[in-house]
Amino acid sequence: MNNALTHPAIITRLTTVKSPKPSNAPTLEDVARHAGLSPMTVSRALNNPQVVRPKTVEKVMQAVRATGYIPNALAGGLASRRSKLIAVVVPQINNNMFVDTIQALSDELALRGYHILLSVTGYSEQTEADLVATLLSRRPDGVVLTGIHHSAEMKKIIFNAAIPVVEIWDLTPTPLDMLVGFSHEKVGQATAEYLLQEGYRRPGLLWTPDRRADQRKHGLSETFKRQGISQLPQIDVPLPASLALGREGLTRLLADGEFDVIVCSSDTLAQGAIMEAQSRGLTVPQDIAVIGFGDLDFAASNRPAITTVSVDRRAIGQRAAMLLADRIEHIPHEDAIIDIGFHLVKRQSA
Amino acid sequence: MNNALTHPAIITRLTTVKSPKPSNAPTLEDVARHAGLSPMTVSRALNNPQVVRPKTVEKVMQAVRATGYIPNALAGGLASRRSKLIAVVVPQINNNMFVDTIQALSDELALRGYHILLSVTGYSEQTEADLVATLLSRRPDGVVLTGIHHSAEMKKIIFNAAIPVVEIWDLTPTPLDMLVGFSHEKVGQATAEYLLQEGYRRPGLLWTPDRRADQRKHGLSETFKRQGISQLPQIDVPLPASLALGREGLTRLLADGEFDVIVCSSDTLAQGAIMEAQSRGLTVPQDIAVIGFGDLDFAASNRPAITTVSVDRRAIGQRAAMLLADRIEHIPHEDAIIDIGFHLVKRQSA
DNA sequence: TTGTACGCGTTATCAT
DNA sequence: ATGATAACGCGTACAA
Repeated sequence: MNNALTHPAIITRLTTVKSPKPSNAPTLEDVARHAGLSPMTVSRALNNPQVVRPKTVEKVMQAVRATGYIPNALAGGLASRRSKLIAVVVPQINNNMFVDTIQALSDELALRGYHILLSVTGYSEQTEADLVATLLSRRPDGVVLTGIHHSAEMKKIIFNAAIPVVEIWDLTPTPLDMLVGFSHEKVGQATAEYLLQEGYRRPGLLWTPDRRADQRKHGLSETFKRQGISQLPQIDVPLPASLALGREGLTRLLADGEFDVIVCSSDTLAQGAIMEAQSRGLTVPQDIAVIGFGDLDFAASNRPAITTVSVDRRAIGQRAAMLLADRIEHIPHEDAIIDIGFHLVKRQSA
Repeated sequence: MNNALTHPAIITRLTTVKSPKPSNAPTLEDVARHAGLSPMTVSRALNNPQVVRPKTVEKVMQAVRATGYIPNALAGGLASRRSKLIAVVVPQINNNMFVDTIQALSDELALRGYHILLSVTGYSEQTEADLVATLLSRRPDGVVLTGIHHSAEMKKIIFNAAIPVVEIWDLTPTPLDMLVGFSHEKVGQATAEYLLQEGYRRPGLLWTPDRRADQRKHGLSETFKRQGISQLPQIDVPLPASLALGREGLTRLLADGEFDVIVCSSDTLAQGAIMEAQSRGLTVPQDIAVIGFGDLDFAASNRPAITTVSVDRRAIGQRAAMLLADRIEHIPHEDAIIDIGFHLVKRQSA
């Protein structure tokens, strides 16, 4: 699609389109004429009413209603160098984990007059670089990136653009700029500690290949190793996780050995593993325990209820939105790095 | 929030922001200077390379790389009156039904150089009108709306904007403009016919309050009524549907009477109903059958697998994208109304 | 095939 | 408190 010759940000038109309509949409000038004012006063009345006489504002509002005026944000953004657009890049959206964060981000930003440009990478760093380059052509006021691993190319592009960035869903002392997330390493540790404390000694992993899941696994296996339990058997399933993959994964794990607990990289897989166990006549957690990650909405009401790690997904979006908007609007902020934390929710499955 | 005085499209700045940076981002002129060409030739080389001498194009590309040029779509859109932006309005995104459609829409449009502006209404028509007005300030080249019921105010706004519109997820002979969807009425009929044919005579409804679900219910109850079965008992649960609400809903239904099949307005509720039935020692479908809607990813691998109605959610997005992009680019198209259809998937739960 | 002049609709800045 | 003027960065239309 992208012209092979070009910069990733440049998309060559495939068809030559001509003839822009004369556009009869009313402009600021139409409103100004209608109100007997200058365009500049109308602009102020709309964007900065406190510096305009109330009576004038009222005149403007009437003219706006009369003309059906809708501001042109392209022109406004061009002139003011502020687009009121935030570019958001996530690996997936058919993954319930990110959707809540996006929704919260969008809600919070909408309150402050921002719109979101959403793009999906499919977990590829190269795709991310291309997407970001393309998105930057919209001149967003800020960028939200998922995770802390990015291609060098993308970092360069972002750096050159000199644009506020929030990385979400992960933690590092050295973010590109701002960050809202939590430690996946610690999630893994906490999970292992809980399982050890509950007496589990033969864990099996049902895992998906993404970097944050890998970090959780690292924390998990290091903690188990310290108790003399190493070489955790593991089955990998592709993204996106699904109930079906959970069932299939457990089947494959059980063919490999014996376990007292199955640690899943997501609640979705956990639900599938539980279902598969039950269909084999195994009782969860007595015969085999299962623990998930994410505390998705079904986790609490599953049968048995799924023990998992809860993360405030909406808070990630909210805090990220506030960090960005505040930075853009030059509102000072203490922490540019926010650890949103997590907590283990003990239910029935493990 | 929106200033009470204003048009919904107008969002008053809460803080006065000043000092636009001088912006050292390279412009077309910088690239032109670097390449020893006029800005216009550079513009053509990027947007319409076929009308530029290949050697010139190459010179331009080198200059683009050298300068790190990223086009300014705000300026481009303002000048060309084409923003390459599509506004998309959906009721929910934490609802798996719409996410696949959005993803497909986004993928298809990205291929053609468009970006998506996503907004969520939360099933409110007033919210939709406000959102659309705000979105139109971005001067999108097209709009995607979910459903066919809109406030008169919004229709007026859309009409005045004279912008291509695709309505999705529903069917009507009289769309605002273009349409990609299917008949919810017929889904209801097909569901009832299937259940009657399978011998079910005492259906109970587990339902959510949205207009498309209502249409399905209408088709369903009319068909049952023709067989002498009227007054279908019904329990309503709020949106968004969840496993928990499915369980709770079945509990309440069972307190109300006896049923041989529970018809759910979504697979999510169906999964919950099945789980609740099982936890009460009922066998599905022998003691009580359950049928869903949507064919979400877990439906096929649930235990028992959920009988449901499948809709090609990605196709809705793809076709909508093609309709819109073709219209925008003046590529002729036969049908402006596409019935994407559906099919009943017989599995185990009913 | 390439270049020139101008306008797209708005806001920053300075003046009144 | 309001207005005049000059950008903002690019594409259209026409000229060369």
